[in-house]
This record gives sequence, C-alpha cells and structure tokens, in this order.
Amino acid sequence: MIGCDDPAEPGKVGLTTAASDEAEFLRRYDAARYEKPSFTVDLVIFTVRDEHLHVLLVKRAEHPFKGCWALPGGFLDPRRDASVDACAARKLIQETGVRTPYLEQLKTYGSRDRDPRGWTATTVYFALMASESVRLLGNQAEASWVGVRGDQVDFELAFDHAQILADAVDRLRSKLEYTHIAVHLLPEEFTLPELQRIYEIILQQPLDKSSFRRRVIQADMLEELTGKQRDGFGRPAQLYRFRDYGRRTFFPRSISRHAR
Amino acid sequence: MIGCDDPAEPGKVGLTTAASDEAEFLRRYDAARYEKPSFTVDLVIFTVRDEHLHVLLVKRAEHPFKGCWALPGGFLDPRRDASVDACAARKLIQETGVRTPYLEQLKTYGSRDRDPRGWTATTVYFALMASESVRLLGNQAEASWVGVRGDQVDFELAFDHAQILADAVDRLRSKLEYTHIAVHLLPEEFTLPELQRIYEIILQQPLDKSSFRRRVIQADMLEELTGKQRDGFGRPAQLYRFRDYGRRTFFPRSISRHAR
DNA sequence: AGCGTATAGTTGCTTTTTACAACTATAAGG
DNA sequence: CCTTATAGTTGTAAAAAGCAACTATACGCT
Repeated sequence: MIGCDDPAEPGKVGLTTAASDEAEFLRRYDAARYEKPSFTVDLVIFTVRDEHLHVLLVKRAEHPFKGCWALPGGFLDPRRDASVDACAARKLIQETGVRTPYLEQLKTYGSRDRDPRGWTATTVYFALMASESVRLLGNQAEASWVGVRGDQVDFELAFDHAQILADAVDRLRSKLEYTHIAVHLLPEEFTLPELQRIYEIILQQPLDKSSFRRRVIQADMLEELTGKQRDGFGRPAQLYRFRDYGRRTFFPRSISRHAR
Repeated sequence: MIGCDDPAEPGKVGLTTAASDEAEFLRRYDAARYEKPSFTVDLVIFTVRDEHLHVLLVKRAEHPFKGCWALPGGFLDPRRDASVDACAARKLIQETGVRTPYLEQLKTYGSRDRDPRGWTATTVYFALMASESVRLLGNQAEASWVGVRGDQVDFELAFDHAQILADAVDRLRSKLEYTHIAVHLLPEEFTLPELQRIYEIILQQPLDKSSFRRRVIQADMLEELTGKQRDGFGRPAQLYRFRDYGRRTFFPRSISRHAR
C-alpha cells in the first residue's frame, strides 16, 4: 500500500528565503503575500484502460506531502497564462502531450486549511482522453495511471485530492447520463460496442444493447463511417465518429417536454 | 438606457500608495503582488418577482467601471474567510440578510484582461431565494433587483459580468430539468400551481398541469401540509413543503435505466 | 463444405412513462 | 343557483424503454 512519506505539517510556513534585516520589509512583504490566497490549477485526467477507469497521478517531489501521490497541477503563472483555462490546457500538454482532449472546469476548492502552508485556492479541471493517445511525459515528477475503484484510489492522496477525485468521478458519471462526453475516452473512430463498454465500466453496471443503440443513434451525434469496420472476434463492428453539434442529449425526456 | 460612466481603463494599475525610496523593496513587493492573481468572489442572486426572473445588481462606487451595474461581490479576505464557500455565504448575508438560501458554486472566471487593473480570478456562486425573504441591505452600494430578459439584462454590465450572468441563467435552466432547486425561489410553504409558474417563468414556456404534478409528486420530494391551504380566486390550493433527501430527480429516465 | 462459436446488429412484443384533453371539485360573487 | 375562476383528477393515445429472441458476419476447426 502506497502512502505519504510526509503527511501534513500544520503551522509550518513555506517561506524559504527571507531578507531578515528589515522588519518593515517583511511586514509589508507578508502583507502582500497574504492579502491574496495562493492560486493553483489541478487536473483530474481520466482514461479507460484494461476495462477500468484510471486517473493520472504524480508523486510529489516537494513538501508538503512529499512522496505522496497527488493530482497533477501547480501554480498559475500570471505572466505565461492568459487565463485559467489556458493554464489548465498548458498543464495538460505538459503532463500528457495531448492538445485537444475534452477539458472542462470542475470546481474551485479554496480554504485556510487545505494546505498546511496556509490559505490556498485551486481551480480543478477534468479531462478525458483515449488511453492510446497519451504518452506520459512526466517532465518534472513520476507520473502514473492509477485505477479508480468506486470513486477513489487504493491509497491516500495529498491535500484534499481524494475529495476532489470523488467529485470528479461523480461529475463524470452524471454527465454520462445526459451528454456524449464518453466519446472522448475513445479514439476518434470507434464502434458502438466499444462506446457501450465505456458506459458500463464507468457506471459499473451492464446496459441493454438494443436500448443503448437506439438512444445513441437517435441522438444523431454519431457519423457512420461507411465502408470502415473494426475487426476482431466475431462479426466486424461498424465504425463511427463523433460530430459535435453543440450540446444535445441522448435522452428525449426532460421537463420541457411537458409543454403544450 | 443605463450605461457605464467609466468603461475600462487598460494599462492603469491600481497601486495607490508606494514607498518609493527603495527600488529593491518595490521590486519584491511587486513580485509578491503579481505572483498571484487577485482573487474575488461574486454572486448571481436570483429571485422571481412580478412574473419575471430577477437578478440582484449593485452600482459600482469605485473605478474601474464606476457607476456601472455589476454583480455583487468583492475580494476574498483570507483573515476572515475560512473558505471560498464561507466567503460567498458572508457576502450573501451582507447583501440580502438571508442566511439559508440555496447557494451553489457556478464557475471560476480568471484571465489577464477581464479587469483593466490586471490579472484577476473570480469564483462565482449562484443563489436562489424567495423575493419575500429579502430585505436589501445595500450596505456599501446602491443595490437593486433587475429583470432578466432571455439570459441578459437591458443594459451593460461591468467586467465580464454579462457573460457570467448568461452562464448562470443557463445553469439555472438546465438544473430545473433534473433537480428541485426551483423550490428555493418560493417561500417555505407553497402550492403546486405556484411551483409550476416558477418553472414556466424561467423556462419561458407553458407546461402541462397533469404531467407536471405527476412528476413532482412521484419524485416524493414534497411533503403535503395536511389541512393547510392557500386561498385566492377559485378553489384553494394545497400547501406543500420541500423535504430534501439528498439529490433526487423528478425524471425517471436516465441511461442507467438500460441496465438488465 | 459445414459446423461451432463469438460478436454485431435487428426485430417484435410488453411494459412503463408521458402527452393531451376532458372531466370533477371548491371557492367567490352576484 | 348561476357564472367565473382556479385546483386537481382521470382516461386514453402516443412515445419510449425493457426484454428476449432473432438474424448477420466473421473465424477456426474438422
């Protein structure tokens, strides 16, 4: 079982260098430092491999939580990043090399005690990608795909990242119900049985083949690649490609349908 | 038509006081100041009055966008606010005096150019409340309920607040479809025709009475107040109260139902 | 060739849910 | 005891989903 070498050290403040001669300087420096919370961007990057949902984690090289697994991310750099979205996209490319996956803002977590160094806020994004499309870059730190069981991994995570992961899994599951984001967990061309398998893995329950196909086809979000099929055992399956007409739903029922 | 007296002044930086003798001091002070974006929390507070959706806006007393209408909000105070959620709740009480409305995080908007003073991030919350429960406090600034047409108001808003408002309306509409949040736009006790009217006002379309009632009742989120009825014209209506069993859906259909 | 098996995809019937319209119920006021 | 106004119910048709059996197309084997 993997754990944290360095669990939280509350109270310890991470000012590494300080010109200690001028009290006034320090007072104002600290004021500037603490008038704003530290601001970071973290990523929950999902993929499906080996019949299981996986999330990308990195091993922390620095205190706090040194040696502990954590979500990839880090400080926003106001000089490089034109926006929070741009910062998230930059970090995603850094970690995975993937430029155009599904990337959506999840939520911002900010509080006085989520980091032992003091007040921090992190805006978390969640990303979906096909496992085939990724080459882990691990530029700075050891990075690895980790299987998700239920809504958590098998070991402790740094900071409040376990809660963040649980929220992200929750969002992923609920968005599966009314959007087509699952297609982003597959390569550009895929078959309906493959798509159904993604649903079954993430929702953790078997789905009915004919109902699934009816809904997906009727939503008219998939383009049939005429002539192209994927071979394997048994009858070859028809290949499809996702086409995005803005958001649409698989599911014809919503309260608006009560209109008369 | 109401406008902004003071549209953006790009390039102007709001350093009001500066100890100008020590270049080194300024350099490090600025570094501390700009290594983090400014962090604010804004609120989109909705209510329904006079058969229309309204949002609470305040008139800005300071530059930039002085005199322009804006969403209420302001800087997070790391000393007072234990968390971003707590900051939002504090600001909500400041503006409206309401302690327990529906309050949910919407999204974080952050970029280099959304504020002429430089890099800022704002975490936006959206709140729902019954119009009866509010007494506008307008502690600092002129505050007013403003009617929302479609997904905007009739005049220009400060910063990127028009976009934020549009996103909030969008979220409100889509959550009406699969949650019960509309009950928070009514007093604690309400009738089904009143609830249906809220839906019709926000979704901007008439709904079928019997279908609406069937769905709402079957979701089993409402408690009938036996013996209590609200009078008016015609037959008096039964009063109900919302009971929250965690999130549940009006709507029986979702892809999970394909299970077999 | 012909059969078994494995997966893809379709079809038809049943059940559930929704839409729609007509109906009943209960109040107020002349 | 009408009319009007709003609340609430019921019955039926249409739509959607559940479910199971069916056909289709590949492979590999004898």
